[in-house]
Amino acid sequence: MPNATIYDVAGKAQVSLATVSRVLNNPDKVNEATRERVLAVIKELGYRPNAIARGLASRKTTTVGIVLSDVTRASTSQLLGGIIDIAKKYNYSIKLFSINGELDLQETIRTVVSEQVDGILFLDDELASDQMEMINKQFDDANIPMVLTNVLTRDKKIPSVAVDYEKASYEITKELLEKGRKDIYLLSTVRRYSVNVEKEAGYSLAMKEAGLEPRIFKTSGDIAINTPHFTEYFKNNHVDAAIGVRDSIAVSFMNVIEDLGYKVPDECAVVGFQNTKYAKLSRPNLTCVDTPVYDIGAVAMRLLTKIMKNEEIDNINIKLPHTVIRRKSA
Amino acid sequence: MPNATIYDVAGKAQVSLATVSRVLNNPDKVNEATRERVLAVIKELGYRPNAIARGLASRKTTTVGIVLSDVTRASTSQLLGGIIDIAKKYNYSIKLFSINGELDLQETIRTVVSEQVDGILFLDDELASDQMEMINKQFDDANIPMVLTNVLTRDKKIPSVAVDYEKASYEITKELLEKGRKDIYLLSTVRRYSVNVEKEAGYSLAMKEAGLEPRIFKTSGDIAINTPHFTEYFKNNHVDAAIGVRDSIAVSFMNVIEDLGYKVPDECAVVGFQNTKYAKLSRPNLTCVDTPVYDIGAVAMRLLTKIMKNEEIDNINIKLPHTVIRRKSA
DNA sequence: CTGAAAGCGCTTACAG
DNA sequence: CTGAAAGCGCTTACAG
Repeated sequence: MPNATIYDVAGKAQVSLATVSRVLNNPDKVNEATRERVLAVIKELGYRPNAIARGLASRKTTTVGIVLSDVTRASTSQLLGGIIDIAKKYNYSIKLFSINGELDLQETIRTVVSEQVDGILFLDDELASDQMEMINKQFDDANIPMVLTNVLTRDKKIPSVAVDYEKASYEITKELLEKGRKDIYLLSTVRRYSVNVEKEAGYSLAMKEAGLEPRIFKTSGDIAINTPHFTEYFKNNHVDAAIGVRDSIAVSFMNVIEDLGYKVPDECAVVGFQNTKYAKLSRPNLTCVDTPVYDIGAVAMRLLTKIMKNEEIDNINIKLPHTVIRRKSA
Repeated sequence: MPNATIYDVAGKAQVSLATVSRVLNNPDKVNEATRERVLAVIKELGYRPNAIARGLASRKTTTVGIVLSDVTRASTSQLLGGIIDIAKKYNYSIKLFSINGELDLQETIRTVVSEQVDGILFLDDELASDQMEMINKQFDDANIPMVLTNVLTRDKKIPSVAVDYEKASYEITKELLEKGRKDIYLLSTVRRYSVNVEKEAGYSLAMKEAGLEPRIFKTSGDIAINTPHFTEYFKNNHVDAAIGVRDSIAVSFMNVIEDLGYKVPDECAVVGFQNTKYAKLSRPNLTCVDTPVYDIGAVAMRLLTKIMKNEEIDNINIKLPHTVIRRKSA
């Protein structure tokens, strides 16, 4: 019998529906014999509570909303991997919401609220600080907790999980400087991702400390666009090291620079960020900052479960450690 | 005022809640003056119907369930990209369900049913035919339509969207044969993905037609595992062409074979599948079969909306065209 | 065109 | 420990 309801169970087990509900939600509040009788019927009928009805009655949907802008980015799918695994462990369902540009922001926020999720993992890192504040206020008004997942803001009152990208970027730049590199470029994105803004800050700081002018080259993540862009610029401008804000950008640059006659790493060192397959498959293998993106998703989801359950939390702004993977390109 | 309900709107607009509901769901059934008055109040209060309550009352959640096994695979995120865009266009929400191995299969299916989704996009392509049939039966019993998305089965009664991987694989093998290659390997996966089973079939057919023994080398998608695996085998076995069932496997193989002293493409041609960034970033650039994975997701979602709305459908088993992208590796 | 009422399948005080 | 009843916020025949 598909779709047995709580009435079917109650009838067959000779108890009221309140008791069936208790067996499911507060089993210790019901007498053991009754409980086992009910449990037997539940199993026999293959009963599963209707999640929607439960959500309406209890005002808890055990569902978290994931707000993102581009699911095809390598970092997004890694984040989702971590989120999904932990959500499953804690029996939360996952609902996906995508923002298509700024005009769609308000509409999406309102949709998320109307869908009655218990909590939100916010992964869209293309928003300005004032927009983030407004979003936070709206979810706060609707009483829905939110965790920024691999998204950086100044506002430390919003729970967040990320890597200290500024520090990571500072350190890797420093390392290149110490090896005597001077014409060091940061290859960043035209689109303003908050994670990349942090990388720009760390890089710039290290360069300035060394008395050098920061050189941030902004381009697209699309290879068909950044390849000619790199070629045009670097055929006339010297470079002896470059840091890509993403592995794929670093590899794309490395291919261009080799075609321009540079020897990597001797004449030009190249490093990336994230330690994706792009880094492992490139020739030469890419040295990069390994950022634990899967873990960021997992930890963020775990943090959100604690907040939703009103558990004690010592630190709402978690920074996960990064490491440098040294390969052949630097 | 956050969280206004339909009662608030009805009260303020001086109508019954039935009328408010109609304004939202059957606007033409209500008098224009009334409708505009209600609409004004809705806007003023920022009212949005509670999706859960609506779902319970109407027995339609306007939510589709996506069942997958590994969100971090490049093909999965591309599929999701297409799904998300079309779902948004048709105002469907998306719920994600992941299957962690066969033991978890039944549990996940039951969860999906209890969550009351209106339709299912099934992306897990690691299941055997009999398992697929059982799953289809269960969703059928629960009256939930399902579309197989980049998943292949023999059962043509289940709606599906994919590429004709067998044909694609047959053609690319044929092309290599015509160029005089003989020691052609298919680099496949140990894990039994249905899309790869098809590629194996097409490759084998072409080889047999040419009077050659098919050589299917099964390995892991993990570079750290397949690299030593390739090295060990191919240092003693000649190869003059290889087809990777994924771009990343093809690139990994290409790196190994070059380290073993082969010249690509002259001494060994290499081709891949999907036309991901891996193909575009590799040295030499990877020739590959471009499979429109994003489109598969989009078309599958569109097909599902038609089924959910009981629209007329001429073909429930859609095959999207593939193309060969010729680059430097073959 | 509009409203009163029942109902969707649960949970949760409240009594006992 | 258990049950009767109200209620979650909507939709949907049914009348009128």
